[in-house]
Amino acid sequence: MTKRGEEIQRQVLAVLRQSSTPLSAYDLLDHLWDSHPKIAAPTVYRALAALTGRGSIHRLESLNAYMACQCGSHPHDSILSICGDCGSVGEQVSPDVLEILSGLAQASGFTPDRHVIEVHGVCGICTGGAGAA
Amino acid sequence: MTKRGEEIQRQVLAVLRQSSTPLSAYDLLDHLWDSHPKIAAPTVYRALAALTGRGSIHRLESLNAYMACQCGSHPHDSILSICGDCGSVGEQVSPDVLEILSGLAQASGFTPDRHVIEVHGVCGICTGGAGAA
DNA sequence: AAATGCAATGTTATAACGTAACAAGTACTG
DNA sequence: CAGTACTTGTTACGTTATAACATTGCATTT
Ligand SMILES: [Zn+2]
Ligand SMILES: [Zn+2]
Ligand SMILES: [Zn+2]
Ligand SMILES: [Zn+2]
Repeated sequence: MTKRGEEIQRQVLAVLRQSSTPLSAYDLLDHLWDSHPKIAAPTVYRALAALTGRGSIHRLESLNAYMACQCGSHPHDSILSICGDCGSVGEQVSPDVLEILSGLAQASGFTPDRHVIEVHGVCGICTGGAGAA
Repeated sequence: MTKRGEEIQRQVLAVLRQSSTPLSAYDLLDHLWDSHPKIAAPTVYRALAALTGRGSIHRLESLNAYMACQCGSHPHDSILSICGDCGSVGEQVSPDVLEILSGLAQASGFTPDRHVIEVHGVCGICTGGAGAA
C-alpha cells in the first residue's frame, strides 16, 4: 500500500480539508478525475476506508458523506453537528458524553464499541446571519 | 374507500414489529409482495415516511434500515444500541442525554433539531451466551 | 536473474438504497 | 357531470456501495 494508494489518500484528505461541507464518495471521485483520469469507485472507497480507520476523516452516517477530522486525527468518537441550512458540520469531542452513553448501554448488558452521534439543526452563522429569528 | 396507504402502513408496521432485527426498505418490499403483488419502491418509502413522521418506527441511519419503536410511539429522539453480532437493536430514552447533547451544541451557537444516536457493540445475550469469550 | 507467492491496485459489473416525475384513480364540490 | 384537490401507482432514473476477478508490483527463494 505504499505508492499509489497513499497518493490517492492524500488527495482525498486534501479535498475534504478544503471543503466547507462533507462530500460524498462520488463527489470525491469527480475531484480525483482531475488528476487521475480513470479512477473508479472502489478506489475511492478503499481510500476512505483507510482514512476513516486511521481517524483522519469521519463518515457522516446520516448523510452518506465524509468530512476531514477537525482535530487533525484522533482515535475516539466525536459528536458532529450538521447545519441543515448551509451544510457545514462542527465537531465536538466529549469523553463525558461517551461515558454516559456507554453507561446507559451497559445498564442493559450491552457492550459499546463505537458511537454514532450526529446532531441535526442550524448553525450559529445561519441562525444569526440570515435565517429568520 | 379506506385509504390504501393506511393498509400498507399497518402491514409495514406489523412486519417490523415481528422482526427481531431492523429491515431495509427492500426487505419490507419483499414481505409486502406476499399480499400485494405489484407494490413498488416508492410505495414502501411513502409508508416508511409516514410511520417515521408519526414516531411509530425509527430509521437506523448507520444501517439504512428501519425498526418498530419499542415504546410503541413517541415524539422524542431515542438512543439505539445495535448488536453487531445478532443484529438486534435496543432502544433507550434519555432526556438527560439529549439535554447534554443540546447543551454542547448550543455552546457553539448551534440550534439542535434532531439527534441521531446509534451505539454499535455487542448485546448482553451475545456477550454472555454464545458469541465472544 | 528467473520463478514464485503475496498483497495492493485496477476494472467490470452489479447490488442496494432512494427519489423525481408523471399517470391514474378517488373523493368531494357545485 | 365537470372541476378540483389529493392520494396512490408506475416508470424510470440517480446515487451509494461492494463483490468478484484481473493485473501489477515487489519481496523471497532458488
Ligand atoms: Zn475528528
Ligand atoms: Zn449553517
Ligand atoms: Zn421509539
Ligand atoms: Zn446480540
